[in-house]
Amino acid sequence: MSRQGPSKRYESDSDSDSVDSAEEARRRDLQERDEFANRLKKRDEDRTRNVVQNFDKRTYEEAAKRLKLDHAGRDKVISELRKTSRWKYLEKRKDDKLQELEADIVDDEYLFEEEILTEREKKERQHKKELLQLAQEHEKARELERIQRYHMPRDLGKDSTADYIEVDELEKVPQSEQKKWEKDQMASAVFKFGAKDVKKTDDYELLLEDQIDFIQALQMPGSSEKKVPEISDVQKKKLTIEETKKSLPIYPFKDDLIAAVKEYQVLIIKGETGSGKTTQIPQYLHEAGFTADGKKIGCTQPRRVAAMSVAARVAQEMDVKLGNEVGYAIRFEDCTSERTVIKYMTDGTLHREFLSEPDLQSYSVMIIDEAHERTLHTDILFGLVKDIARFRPDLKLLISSATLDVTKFSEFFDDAPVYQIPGRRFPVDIYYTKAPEADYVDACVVSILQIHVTQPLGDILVFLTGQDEIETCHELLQDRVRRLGSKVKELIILPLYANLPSDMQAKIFEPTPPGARKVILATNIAETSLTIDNIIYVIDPGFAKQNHFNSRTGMESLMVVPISKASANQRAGRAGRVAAGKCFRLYTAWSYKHELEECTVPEIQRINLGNAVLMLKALGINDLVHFDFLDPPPHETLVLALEQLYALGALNHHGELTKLGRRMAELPVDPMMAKMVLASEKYKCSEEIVTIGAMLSVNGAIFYRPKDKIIHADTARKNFYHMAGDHLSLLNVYNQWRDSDYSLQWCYENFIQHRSMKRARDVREQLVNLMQRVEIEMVSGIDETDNIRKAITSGYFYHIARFSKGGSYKTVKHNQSVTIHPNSALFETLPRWVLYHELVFTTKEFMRQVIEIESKWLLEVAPHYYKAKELEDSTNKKMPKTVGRSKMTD
DNA sequence: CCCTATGAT
Repeated sequence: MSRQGPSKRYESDSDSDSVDSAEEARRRDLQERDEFANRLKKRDEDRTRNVVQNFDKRTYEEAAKRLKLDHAGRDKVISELRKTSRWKYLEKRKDDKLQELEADIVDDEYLFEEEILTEREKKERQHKKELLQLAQEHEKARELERIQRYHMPRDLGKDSTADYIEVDELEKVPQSEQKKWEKDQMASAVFKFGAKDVKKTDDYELLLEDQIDFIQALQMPGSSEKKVPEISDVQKKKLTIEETKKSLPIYPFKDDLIAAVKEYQVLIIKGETGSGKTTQIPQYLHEAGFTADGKKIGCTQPRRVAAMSVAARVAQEMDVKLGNEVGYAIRFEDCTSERTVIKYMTDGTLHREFLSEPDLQSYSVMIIDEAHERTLHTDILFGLVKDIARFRPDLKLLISSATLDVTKFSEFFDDAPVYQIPGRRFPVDIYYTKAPEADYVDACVVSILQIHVTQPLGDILVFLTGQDEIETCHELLQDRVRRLGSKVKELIILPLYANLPSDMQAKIFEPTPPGARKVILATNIAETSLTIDNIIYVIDPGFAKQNHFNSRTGMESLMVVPISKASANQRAGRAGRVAAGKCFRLYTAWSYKHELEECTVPEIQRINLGNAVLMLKALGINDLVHFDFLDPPPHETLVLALEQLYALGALNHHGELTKLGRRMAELPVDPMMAKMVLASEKYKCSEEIVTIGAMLSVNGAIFYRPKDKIIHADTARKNFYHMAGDHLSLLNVYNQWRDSDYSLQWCYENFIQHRSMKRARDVREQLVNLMQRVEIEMVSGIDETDNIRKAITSGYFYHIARFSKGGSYKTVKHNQSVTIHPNSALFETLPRWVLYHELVFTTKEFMRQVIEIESKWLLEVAPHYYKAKELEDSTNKKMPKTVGRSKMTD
């Protein structure tokens, strides 16, 4: 890492370069860019040629035949298809992903010779190849419709069971009693619902004819209790605070832990949830005198609610007022004072604090909690904090994680010692399906009913991928329950996803009426963010939606992907919080063992890093390529981020931060949006632009579209449309809401999400405050929209597309085919030049949030980036087709 | 004609 000492970081300002050298550098830079563009283009052509040449003819014919059949079938059963389209959609996603992977490998090999690769990169390449091969074999096997490929765990001997037991090393210690218990469990290995213990009625027969066979392959043992208590036993008697503190698993380790912190500078804490580490460790250290010299103990959390509730709990335990000795800081809310010695905060908040206090001088201890979640912010914090520890030997670091993978953290922090703390969890039996399930939504419905009919009371938690899937599942389930009538106990079905209005979310916390059972159909939100009590059964189909950023095309795609083993175990653990539970995995044991990745790919390797790079630059870290990342992001992503920052004027040609860049870094938004906001002053429309920025920040969760009122919701949305484009529609929405005095009722009437609007209002207020700090005047009052659109263009001139033909557009930068999203106000207008806020791949390449612009604005706003020649209108004059290819060919 | 998981500054 090339960084000067903390005191010097803000001194190097490089805006004072002479004009000559700047000109020279720009010329050189342009030349380099052209060369790079040519190389990319040549590579694309080569790739196309290779694919055509290398394609085995027979395979091609088979594939063509298969595709044709598929199309024919599609035509025949369009109505039927709607029901099964979900499934096909998943298939398509998988195909796309395979192709992407293949392209990645070809790219990689073309661009980088084997010799120049580091060991890690070589390994990565090898890994990708293996992955591709595995995926292709999987496809072949599916073609043959053979299930033999899936090995059943029936032949598991005593020795091989160990492979299937997912416990961490600490818990693997041989315990004869435990072993015996497991053996008993294995004896009744094949677990079939409704076989004996339930008297079948006709209705049950109807219900159970398509039942699923589950196999119990393993048990995830609990960590303290050996006896399995009844649910009623779990209602704990009231304990005093002191008694509760002493009953926590961490308590016996108190003195030992303090001694370890005193001895070592960095300590990795491995502890299961429920050990009490988050609430207790800061208190122990406080008592041990780590706050004596007026310094604080900091503790980061990945989520706002966690930071708030933990702080509240600790304040209560220490019998102080929240905000005094114990406080928390999250965005929009700083609940700390000068007296605060224990401070909880979100990782993003600490990240931002680095800008004003780059050496964490006011802290004596920093605890990074939930490190295994590997959020973008914790990943960056690792690098920063490791660096600081070097020149601040008095600063203690605690990295706390729950995974098996603590060795990785330990190695990263120069072989820091690992301290283990036991957790408290009840055992969970894990069941796998005998054969893979094709339609997991249907399989979920069947499993839910099987549990409901045959298993003792206790609520069920089902993990699905999205709102749409949850709604389908809800309908199916309701239908089938209705058919069963009063012959089964009451089943309360509750959906749960982040975009669900809060009052409906709150329903999951209402106690289940006696004799009834709750089923919660949830997205990933229930995996980490929300914990629901009384869950005894978990159904896990093994999928989740994940965002991927492709730096080659600058496009994001949201894909349904198989979850990782770590994630699967996290889900299973949700069943063992209050009593022994059961987890039903809708995939085979073989799949679990061989097909799931060990851990989820960390966020830092999957997303656009524009914001993060700007922030690191603002901290004075210039050499990002050699920044000490725990897992480095793809090189291309870093390069793209740097390139964009340069084009925006945030970096000079040395890659150093400019004055503009420093102001941009002050704003908690993406670089392009920061530029837009800063440019608004010049165009006398900062009030409007700040509103638009705030609305764009809430991520498209403005319009509420319940399935049963889609038509109403859509017409309501169209009332806000503005001819000039979607950014102005959003402005309309916000201003009308403001004129209604921020009314909740108004939101209901117009199918607007009140929660998102409140958030937009918070973001807006924060931006307005920061504008004053960077000395930008808030101005407004123009009626026409040209200025607003010009201000937007000065931030987003990277995101321009021109109309080509057949309703399709070509991006100016990559010459890529894209279309306007059907939810856009411009979907039917099709202007010649458009600016888009984001590019997403769902079923096609879509531009979301689009406005119409005039090409001459680009010359006005970004003369360094666009030349008049490439903006000539090919539609008016007779020009050869290649004109559309812009500078790539010239 | 769309099919937005989850966090956070």
